[in-house]
Amino acid sequence: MKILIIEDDPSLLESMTAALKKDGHVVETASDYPSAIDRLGVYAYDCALVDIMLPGGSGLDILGYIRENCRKTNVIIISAKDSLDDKVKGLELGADDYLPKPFHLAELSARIRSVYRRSRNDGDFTYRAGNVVLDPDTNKVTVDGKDLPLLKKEFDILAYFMQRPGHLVDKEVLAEAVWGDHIDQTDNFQFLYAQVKNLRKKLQESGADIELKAVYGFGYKLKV
Amino acid sequence: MKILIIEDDPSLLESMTAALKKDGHVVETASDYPSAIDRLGVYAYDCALVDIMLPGGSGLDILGYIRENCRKTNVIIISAKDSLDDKVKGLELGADDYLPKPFHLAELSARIRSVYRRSRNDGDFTYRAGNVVLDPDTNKVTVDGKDLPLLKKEFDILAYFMQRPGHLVDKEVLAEAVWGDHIDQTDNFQFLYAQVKNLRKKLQESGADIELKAVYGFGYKLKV
DNA sequence: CTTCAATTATCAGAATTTTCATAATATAAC
DNA sequence: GTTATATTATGAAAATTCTGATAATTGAAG
Repeated sequence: MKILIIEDDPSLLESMTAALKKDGHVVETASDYPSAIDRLGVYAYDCALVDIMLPGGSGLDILGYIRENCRKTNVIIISAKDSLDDKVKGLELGADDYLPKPFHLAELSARIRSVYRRSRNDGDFTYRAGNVVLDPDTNKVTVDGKDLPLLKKEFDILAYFMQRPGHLVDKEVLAEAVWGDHIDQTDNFQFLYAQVKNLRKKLQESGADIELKAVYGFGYKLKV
Repeated sequence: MKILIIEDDPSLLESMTAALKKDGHVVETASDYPSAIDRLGVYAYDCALVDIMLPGGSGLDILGYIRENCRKTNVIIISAKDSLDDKVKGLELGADDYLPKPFHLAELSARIRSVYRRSRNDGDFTYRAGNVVLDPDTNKVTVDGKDLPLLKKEFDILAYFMQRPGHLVDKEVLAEAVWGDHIDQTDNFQFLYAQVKNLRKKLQESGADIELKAVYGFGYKLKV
């Protein structure tokens, strides 16, 4: 992706640039309001990282400018810790994400990846089946709009099926996808059965209208 | 890799072939002793999967032939369940691995991958530091030749360091490597500290002469 | 329709991992 | 060298995942 970082702290700017270049992105930078507007007028960036506190103008103004003029540019707001106000304002003004300082570069990478995934699917990308919505970016599941908290394995299993609704999924394939390479010598799927059981229970109790059907001798299938 | 499968059951042969081709290998097959010997005389395979029960001669004879004539070909013996005798004989005759029937194709893939890794490092590949030896294929650690049982996370952490002895490893980098992408918003490394603590304890109690040194503000370093 | 073997489900307990509260230690500022 | 602050360590509790024993269900065979 082509990314513009708008940040006035030189050392932070440098490490962010290095990290994102390492991730394979094309990175440009601006350290103040006017040069940011300048760059935004020249290129169509896929994503802009905007620090709120900037010399010569608030980052929120830049956000406003981007939303007016660069429809396809995703914006991630960066701002001091605990500044909930910035967050609220930023998201109201149409930021795609919000990253409080201080943050880890790994976290930055993850947010960028998330923005990237979403941009490739124009907008907020989620999987839907019946009244269940699963968001792979935030790891959240809702049933009729209501949050359904799932444990990690349960979520991974459900996510796998919701990417292939109605499709028969072999037990081995599922195990490999969810548990990865720690599965070895597998003749025993108790760990899978246990997780399936708990997932089913939570789905049912939450009123979900989808169901994990066992297919004797093969695996499972998600039925709406 | 170029793989020769020597197996007389047609349906098993077919599914094995499909699975290994899907993994990107070049696969050839033989269903009996003479045609196996024939193929082995023509090509230098990276790996041969040899069923023990074959029409026209035992797979063990083929194993013997390969060990005599094809020095670089790895051999994985395949044989009926619980036939411990075959396993012992096979490994004595120089097989590289042993896979009891029935097996899962995922397991077969894993064994092949393991053979592949090992072949790329000519022979049994392990990491060593001081009196500690770590085998990434079998997930086993020994100290002065004595087994040191480690839990999964502990093993993963140690493995990461033993691949980079003496090298400073950043906490974030380590966390990402061992825990994968479930690490998000990480400002809190308690989970890491806890595992490091347990790993250190086991290393120390086992008499290992290596040590995980904390580097204030950054991470850890493995010191022999 | 029974019977049987194989597969899947369930529950509870065990093992592992993570979190919490708190202590110890390292670095920097004085 | 003290003091203050951030970082790392520790033990115990909590949460999660896995395992074992056992029950229920499925599909096939008689």
